[in-house]
Amino acid sequence: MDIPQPIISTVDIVLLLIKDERLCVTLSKRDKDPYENQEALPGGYIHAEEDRDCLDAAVRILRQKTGLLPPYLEQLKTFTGAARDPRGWSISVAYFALVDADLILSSANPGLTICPVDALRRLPFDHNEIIAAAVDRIRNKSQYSSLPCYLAGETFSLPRLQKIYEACLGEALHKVSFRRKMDELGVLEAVPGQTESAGAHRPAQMYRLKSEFKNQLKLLVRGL
Amino acid sequence: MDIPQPIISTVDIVLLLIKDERLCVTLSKRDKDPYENQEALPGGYIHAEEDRDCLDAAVRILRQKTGLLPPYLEQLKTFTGAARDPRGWSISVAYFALVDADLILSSANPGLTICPVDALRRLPFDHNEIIAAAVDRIRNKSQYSSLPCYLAGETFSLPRLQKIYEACLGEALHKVSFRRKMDELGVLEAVPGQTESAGAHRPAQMYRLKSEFKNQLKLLVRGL
DNA sequence: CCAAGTTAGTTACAATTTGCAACTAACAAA
DNA sequence: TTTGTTAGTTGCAAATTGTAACTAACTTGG
Repeated sequence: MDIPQPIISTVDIVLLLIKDERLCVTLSKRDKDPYENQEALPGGYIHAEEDRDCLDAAVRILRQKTGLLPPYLEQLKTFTGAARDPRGWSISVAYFALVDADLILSSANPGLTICPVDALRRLPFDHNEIIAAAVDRIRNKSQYSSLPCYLAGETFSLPRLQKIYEACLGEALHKVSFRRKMDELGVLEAVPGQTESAGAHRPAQMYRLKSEFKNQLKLLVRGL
Repeated sequence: MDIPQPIISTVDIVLLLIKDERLCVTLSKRDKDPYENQEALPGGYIHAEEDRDCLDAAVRILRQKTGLLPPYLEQLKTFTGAARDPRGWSISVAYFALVDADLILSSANPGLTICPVDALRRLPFDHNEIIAAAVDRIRNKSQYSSLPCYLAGETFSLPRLQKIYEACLGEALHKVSFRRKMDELGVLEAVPGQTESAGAHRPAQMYRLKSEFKNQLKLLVRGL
């Protein structure tokens, strides 16, 4: 009675970045059958012979489609069902990745598009829903963690980081509170001597993630 | 080149409850091949013909194995890979469910065991890891949400609810802070006239979830 | 070289939230 | 009616947060 059925198993990736102070998602032109040539989340089949697990598959697909390994990558949520893919009952394990925009723009990828998450048209499959889940996640985690730092480059000024947080949260933040919170999170360190001159005003001190947080998220949640 | 491979697709459920003021997980005796007769998370194959999606499968499996539909059920995380199941490369979409202990104990299920999450022996597959993810999640959400209310019954006193929160969090809470937080969350309402006499002392007021939160989690996260 | 304009960053303080101790309330049992 | 026990409240100190007003450091234009 309990016989496994063939189910399409894929991985999709929501690669977020900041462009023009807006939260954007990376779309890739589909090169195969369903929805060929349409823009969709970068994704692909799980290769049971090749991938040790889904994270492996996500890394492989990211490298294939974008040519980079983002500094932050975690599982987002799994989307399943008979209705989401015209090929039949499918499972898509969605991943959530953050990257500095400069990395992706510099490694000029032809098939890639960067689109603001609040200006998306209707995408194939349930990809709008997947992106919505990713936006939800970054909104939530931006409230109490240093996650958005992975959207900045190696070094960045606090005013720029604040703009990134504001893009993630979709609301303006108060300067003093923001800086206090960053200080208290304790994940940043000033880069000695390095400043950023961005116009006719005082230059900003540059910061970077402390090395122990380079590949790890520090969650600081307040007690009950 | 990109050919889908047959991958075993299953759903596993972490059904949590409070017994003797401890956070416990529901285990089910396996009736089939790998690890037959061993205790493991209740789970089963996804039935592509029958289940519309994984949540559907989770509900079906819950009904089959426990005979109930918990008041809280959400996707937890997906566990994948070649190493986790002796049958081969597998995907398990894990679900996270909460239930009042009285419900499960009263509907006396033969094949079920209730085991404290901090007293588990080595389980089949990667089920220890899945349970750890569930405990992480309830720990996290217990800090800022009313999630543990789903572990209480229809009505409950605040002292009992506090004990439930403490079991979830693994630490003692201060009475006044706890009650203030519950008040501020605004998800509870006193049941008029109803009190609980639990010994030679003042009886406690009974509360219940406001009806608008019966099947929904209210997340209250503090701003940056 | 100095004044004006602009953004970076700090300080000071009020408002709010939290942790904690000490209280009162309501029951059972002796 | 006194005692013990837990329920629930009150009041205040400590910590955190929001906000305005400040100083700092630069560029540009006279």
